[in-house]
Amino acid sequence: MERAYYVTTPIYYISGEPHVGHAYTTIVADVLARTARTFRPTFFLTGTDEHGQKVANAAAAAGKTPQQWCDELVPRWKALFAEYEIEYDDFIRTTEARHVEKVQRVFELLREHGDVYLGKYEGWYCVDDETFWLESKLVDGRCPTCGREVQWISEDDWFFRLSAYRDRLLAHFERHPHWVRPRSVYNEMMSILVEGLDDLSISRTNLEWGIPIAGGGVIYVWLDALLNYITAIGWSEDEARFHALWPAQTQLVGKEIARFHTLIWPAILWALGEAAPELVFAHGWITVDGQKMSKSLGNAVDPFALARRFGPGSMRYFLLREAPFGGDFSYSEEKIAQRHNSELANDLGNLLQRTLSMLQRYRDGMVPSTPASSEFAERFAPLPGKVRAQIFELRFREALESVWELVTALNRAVDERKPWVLHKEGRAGELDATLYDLCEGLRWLAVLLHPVMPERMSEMWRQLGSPGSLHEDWTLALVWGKLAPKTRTSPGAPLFPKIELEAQP
RNA sequence: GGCUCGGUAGCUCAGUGGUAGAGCAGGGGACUCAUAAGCCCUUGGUCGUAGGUUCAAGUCCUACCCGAGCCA
Repeated sequence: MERAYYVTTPIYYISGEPHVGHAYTTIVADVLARTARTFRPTFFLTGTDEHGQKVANAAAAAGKTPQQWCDELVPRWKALFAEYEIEYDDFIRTTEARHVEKVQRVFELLREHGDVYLGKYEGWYCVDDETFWLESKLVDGRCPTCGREVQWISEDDWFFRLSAYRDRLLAHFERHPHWVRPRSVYNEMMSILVEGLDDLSISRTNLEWGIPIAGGGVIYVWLDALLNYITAIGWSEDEARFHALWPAQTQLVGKEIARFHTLIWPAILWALGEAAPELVFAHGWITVDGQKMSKSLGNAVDPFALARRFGPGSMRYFLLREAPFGGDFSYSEEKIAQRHNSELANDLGNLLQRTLSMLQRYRDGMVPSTPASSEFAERFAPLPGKVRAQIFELRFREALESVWELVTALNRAVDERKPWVLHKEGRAGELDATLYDLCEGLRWLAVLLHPVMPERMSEMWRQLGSPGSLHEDWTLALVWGKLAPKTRTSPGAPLFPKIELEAQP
């Protein structure tokens, strides 16, 4: 089987309703997957993390069994992803048999190989974060991360010999200085490695909501969750398929879980005889006035309402365009509206509108014959390759800025060549060449921006007369002059109607 | 306490030791195909502070201040 581009999001912990942060990571993965699909086999995995004490507690508080609770919430995630035009190839739930049985197999293998041992765990545990803490880390006796009460746990648990992998991890980090990005996260993980690693408790004795271990207890929810990336793609079951996909090219995570994915995860994989992922990218948080968006702070925004208000395409564009990918960035409705109005409505939407309007007026809505030459052909020949490279480097802001060079050039060409003058003066050849270039440029834009705004670019494609396939390999599709003459265009409603924000009271 | 990453125009950010940049916002202009959109011109910065290295520092070094974070 041909090696595929395999991209994952974290599986989302369903202790409540999804928020816009969940959509963010998944949109990024979707853009990568949609871009990859145009030229190679691709697999995009997301899903839900359903075990653990926090879920059990939330379910109990709602008077439901944990399984009922999860079954009722999973459709909310799927609805969110549908709302944001996300097309995943698979959605894994950690309660599914295909996951559970493989996690149990993992544990057996670890035991056979001597990578786990039975020990006594005593210490503090934050249920909310599903994380163990040392006494010295607690702040006023509470969880240093979320500020909630921690509970004292004393039980006989299985431990994974994480410390035994410290040297190999260090060597891996030194040999692959770009495998964890951004750099700041790489540095933080390096400093943890330099100081040393403790073994990791990977079972819980006094908890029932989890994957059972022969002899009692359940698998620690974090080990359970990490394994989804391989249980979903046929590990230990379909070697050909598994090795076509693993190791993953890109694993997206929030920066708060970088440690699990860059220290524990590779060690587990090595213990199983598998390779570490090629890239773990830890992105920042969406903030509101500099504070992390979270339910406990009461500043979480309903992502369904945002999609309805601004449109999923504009939201996807905004999330990728507003800040360099990796860092935190501050969100506000004003900023979304400003990007939408200035870049999508004024620059792009209006360019389509004015072009199709002139084509309708001067050429009966039909694309003129291909000009002998175009100033754009040579100038933008490198653009598709540049944009694709920027996307796979996860530099989405730069990729969109690169695309906007074409948007700007086309708008400028309208003003410079003045089609209305060419028409009035009967300079038909020049008018044809100008209108052709504008249509061809718009065709390029629809292709380049389709991964970012699938539905809106499909509509643009329809208005342009659907000139070929929107999913073709860019190296074939984006050849200047490929647009067929006499393509009949179908002007429609504005792609991005302006959004007026009512004055704040 | 140790460490990491930032601090550049009103805002968001680019900037390989060699004359400080872009986009947006602000100001002005010409045009009319268009969602009063687009295009052209333009105001605006002691590059966190203080030293140092260098012919030359936003860029390298040291200390400190501020912000964010990781670890103890």
